[in-house]
Amino acid sequence: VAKQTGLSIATISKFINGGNVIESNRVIIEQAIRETGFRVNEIARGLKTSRTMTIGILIPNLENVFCTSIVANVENTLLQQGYSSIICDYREDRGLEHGKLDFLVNKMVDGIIYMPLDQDPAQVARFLDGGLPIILIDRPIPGVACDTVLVDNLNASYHAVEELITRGHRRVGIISGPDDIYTARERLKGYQRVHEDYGMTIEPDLVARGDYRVESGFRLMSDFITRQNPPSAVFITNYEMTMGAVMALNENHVKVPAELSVIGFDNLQMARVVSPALTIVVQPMRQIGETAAALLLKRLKGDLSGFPAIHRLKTELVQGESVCTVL
Amino acid sequence: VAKQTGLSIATISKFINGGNVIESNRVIIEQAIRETGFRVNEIARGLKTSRTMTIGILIPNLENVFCTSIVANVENTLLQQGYSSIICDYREDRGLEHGKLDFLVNKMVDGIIYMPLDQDPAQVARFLDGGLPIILIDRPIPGVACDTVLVDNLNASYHAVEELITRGHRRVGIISGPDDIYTARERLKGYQRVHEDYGMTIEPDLVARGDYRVESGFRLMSDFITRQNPPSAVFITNYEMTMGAVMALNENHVKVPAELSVIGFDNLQMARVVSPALTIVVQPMRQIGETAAALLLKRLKGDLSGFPAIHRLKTELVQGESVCTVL
DNA sequence: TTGTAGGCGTTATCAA
DNA sequence: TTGATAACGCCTACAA
Repeated sequence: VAKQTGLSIATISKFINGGNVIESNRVIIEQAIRETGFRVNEIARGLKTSRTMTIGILIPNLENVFCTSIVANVENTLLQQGYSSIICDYREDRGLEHGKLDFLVNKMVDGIIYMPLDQDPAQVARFLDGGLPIILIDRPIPGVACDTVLVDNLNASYHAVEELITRGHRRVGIISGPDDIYTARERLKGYQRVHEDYGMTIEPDLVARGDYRVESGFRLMSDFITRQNPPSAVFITNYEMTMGAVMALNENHVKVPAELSVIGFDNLQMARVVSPALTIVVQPMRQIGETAAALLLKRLKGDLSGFPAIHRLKTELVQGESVCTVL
Repeated sequence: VAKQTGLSIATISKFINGGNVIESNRVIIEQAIRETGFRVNEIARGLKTSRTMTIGILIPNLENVFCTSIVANVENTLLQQGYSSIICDYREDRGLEHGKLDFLVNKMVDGIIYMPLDQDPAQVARFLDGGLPIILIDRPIPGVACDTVLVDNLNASYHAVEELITRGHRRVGIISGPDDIYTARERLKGYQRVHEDYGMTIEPDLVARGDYRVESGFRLMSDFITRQNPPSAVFITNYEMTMGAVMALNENHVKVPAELSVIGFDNLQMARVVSPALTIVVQPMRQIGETAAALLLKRLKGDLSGFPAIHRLKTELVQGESVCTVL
């Protein structure tokens, strides 16, 4: 390659990796590098060192702001330590999920930050056993010892519904998510527990099961508001469904909060775009990303203390004007 | 590696890559692969073949829905042809932009889909000359022959403003973007040209210069509506600023469209979440992604016909209820 | 400070 | 059909 300097390949390598060469050679080498447009082949380097200084990030869906926001923060932290990242999404497809996981491993990433859909412990275990650090985010995988960073979904939901109850609402609807997603189960549990704690019985009719997509939020909210005996408040348990629900409210000209109180989820900007501003549960995306990245960095350094670490972060209820007080 | 089968490494390699082996050996090999948990080292393979079956995608910002939506569609198309992708964002930072570009090249991707911020032709040229196919999206780089997929920004803007003019608006404000971004310049040109074509002079006061961020949309719209002589309509030229503008309208309780007509940009879902539904310019994200991917695939196959190809896609004006007719 | 030699996991060539 | 063997581009001793 850059051996047109007359020097040996080893010397060049040493120079590139910060070794000492005498001044005159330094000049020659630098010039030769410039002239030949030489660039180190990370591939070959990785092959030799078996460290690629690259970490993989695997998420269900790129078009999900919640995911990308976390990823952005993970990257920020990692970048400062000289790590690059390969971002992959699996389009919420279990087949692709495994494929992409393999892809990352085959690319010899040094570690993975992973928001799983599949709950099969074996999938993750086979890599963990191979010594590859994996940090799970947003959703745990029961049955496997793995570092995890998630949010206290149960209490997030609990406090949101509690807010509605203490404001006097007695019939609170919930638009919950699919049963096979951890966060959805936890958020539903929060709804149930707060009812218990306040000695209220749950009307099964008020528990609507969505699929975390915009359409289901739209459909289920439409359904709620067109009943002859609608709830006085509705809690929607993720961002996409919140959007759908708001669309339904708009199209049916429901006055919020006079006719219906609403608490949504996740996206602060969207909450302010809606009029009146939505009261929402916000997750600490930034903290999730940074915590996960820091934890991975720690593992990468060989520090296995506290393994498996489970970080459970707190959410916040951001007040808008979409909840009214019932006397 | 999997040589505990007693067979040679060459045979195994052949088998893995679809070569023929006799039935009995096939069984042995498959079992050994399973037992040892063997996986091909893509790194080493890439080193040898200099084809990684991986393409790089480089965008300014992961948290930008416009970007991720395109990326998702690129990926879909690529995936069907057996290509994987490495997604990188450079956080709208020129330094990082070059760094990530290098990163992708060093990872030996077979091609790159690239939404550039930097307009320096040399950056791209040095890779193009090296035979690496690059497809530019959303923004061209003048001065370099490179395949490009973009949108007809000028006419997108033209038609939006024309809609306002033909509905009787005579004083149309625009919240435009930063001068150093191609799409912003084009969109402003559209605004100017439609004024020319309709024989209207532009009031400099009505041309507000934003930076494509939420805050500037908020600030500039706030400014518009608190003037003593506000415009009767405002056109906002990207998604983030549209959100900011809507927030300003909400907080100031401006009645849309009675007091002010508004046309925004890009996000159909957001447009429906806002009440009344926003009239917006929507870009064909899906088509952009698919076109770019298809073009790259073509180059990857060695088909260089029509190089450099410039695809200029059409936008659509989606009617909401945020524009009123002035008599 | 510099050069030589060996090996990382694959694939490709060619002979067996 | 199979097996030796030589690359691929780089890094790490170790020797000069």
